[in-house]
Amino acid sequence: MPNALVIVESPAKAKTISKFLGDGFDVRASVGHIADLPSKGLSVDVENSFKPNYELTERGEKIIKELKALLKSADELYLATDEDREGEAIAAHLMEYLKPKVPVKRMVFHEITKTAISEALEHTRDIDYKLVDAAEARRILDRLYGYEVSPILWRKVNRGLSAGRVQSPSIRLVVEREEERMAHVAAGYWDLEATSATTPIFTASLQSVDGSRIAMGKDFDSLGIVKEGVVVVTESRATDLVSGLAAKDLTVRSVEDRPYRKSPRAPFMTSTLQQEGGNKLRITASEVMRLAQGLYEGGFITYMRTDNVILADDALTAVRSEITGAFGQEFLSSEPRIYKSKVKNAQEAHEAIRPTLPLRSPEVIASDVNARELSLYKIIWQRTLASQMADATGVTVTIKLGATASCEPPADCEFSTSGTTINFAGYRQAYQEVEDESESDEKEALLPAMKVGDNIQVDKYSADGHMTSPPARYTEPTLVKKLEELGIGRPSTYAAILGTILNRGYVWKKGQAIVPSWTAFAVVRLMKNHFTELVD
DNA sequence: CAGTGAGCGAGCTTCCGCTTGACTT
Repeated sequence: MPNALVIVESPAKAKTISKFLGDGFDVRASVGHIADLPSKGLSVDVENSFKPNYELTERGEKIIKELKALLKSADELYLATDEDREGEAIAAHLMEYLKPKVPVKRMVFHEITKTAISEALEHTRDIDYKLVDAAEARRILDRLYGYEVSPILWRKVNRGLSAGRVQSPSIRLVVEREEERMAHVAAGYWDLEATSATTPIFTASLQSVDGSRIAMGKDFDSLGIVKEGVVVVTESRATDLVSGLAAKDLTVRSVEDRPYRKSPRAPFMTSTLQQEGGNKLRITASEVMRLAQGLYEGGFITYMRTDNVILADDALTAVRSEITGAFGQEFLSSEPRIYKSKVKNAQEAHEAIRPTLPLRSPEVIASDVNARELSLYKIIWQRTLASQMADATGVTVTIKLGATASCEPPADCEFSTSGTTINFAGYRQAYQEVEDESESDEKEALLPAMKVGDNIQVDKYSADGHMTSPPARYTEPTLVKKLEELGIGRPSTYAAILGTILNRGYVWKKGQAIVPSWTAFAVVRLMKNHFTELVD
């Protein structure tokens, strides 16, 4: 019987793994980092090849004391912190402060299942000091940036301000979006819509006049200048066309059928869960994380701070059989779908955020969690199932119709309408995505049967004036998305970034929108002028 | 001599990423 001490990062994880390992293994948690640079002073010896002066944190001291005591009666030590940069550093720090006299093994696993754990137990390795160096270098750079630049802001702008590798580029994004909005010149344009007198009713919008495409919002640049080869319909032109078309039929000129097919999105990772929590449930990123933490500790979902979208093999099998049972064989994707993380510098120490095994539907756990946790669990459940389901398929029909407006001179007007009919819901049976504005053209609309040459009666033609609008301000979900794309921040910090820039008075929230303060403008300007590379 | 004020020095602010749990609103 072994008598081993196993150290992981999270207490909840320790509890689960303890069950798999059984007697002879004492599983404990480091509860995150145990050592850090003290907050007072730079604590980096700039003269001496940037040697960091790490110290045990207050909690680290307590933890090390406890672990040291346990180590006395152990004859083996397993360092089972996460297999990523920070996890490797935690393992190295544990070595340094525990100074174990017994054999030490580095053990890593990416899913918490019995087979994965016993596999990991048999394939231990040594600490990878290259990765440890990378983690310490990251820490040193962040300290140097933060503690050397912030004081400049105290002197030049305002006391208590801060700068950093993550927060400063974040502020820059918000400020630059605001500048685009201020520089934006609105342009006006009109469009025409025909409402049919058919059953079902449909609307068609004017596309071109005498063969020239008419301008829509997207044809204007930020200065209000319209693209070449596109004509802007003015108010008087629009009313002329409406009266010129009055009571005229439209003739069908073309009917085009295109197959429609859409695949589900990958299972959740931290950033996408925060985005969907914001979009679908209207809750903040930090609220999402609080709820997810509750679900994780209750054993309902896998780890919630991850940049990976992979499902463990047994989870994949379980999900696929759940789909067959709940929806039927035809809703299952023919091949297992394997997703890849698109995140820059993804570390992939954990798997995707998904319901734990054995799979339990939201109804089953409803009485074990509170209402808010349940609503988050529901979207995790649905998204996980959907990720292994079949494509949604259907047909998109695009119809062009024309008529001649009796103006002076007469003008040929071409209208267009389109509608998508979903024949097979596929993954949508389980999970409906929030529509991206950019894909709004695939709206589902019912059209009557039409063929080329048909005359379609029109109930009325109407003209509408529009102004181009500036790019939207960031919201919490869109900022998280942008930061992730740029590789700024980590799953454990996305939610905290907004807190930092709010607390420092760099931004404030106007409803969902994130608006920069004058301080933010001043600081971004100063940093762009003097520390260009630091805000890039 | 008491009260005032200029001048000086010391101490404070700050980073990011890994984990909870103890706070308040």
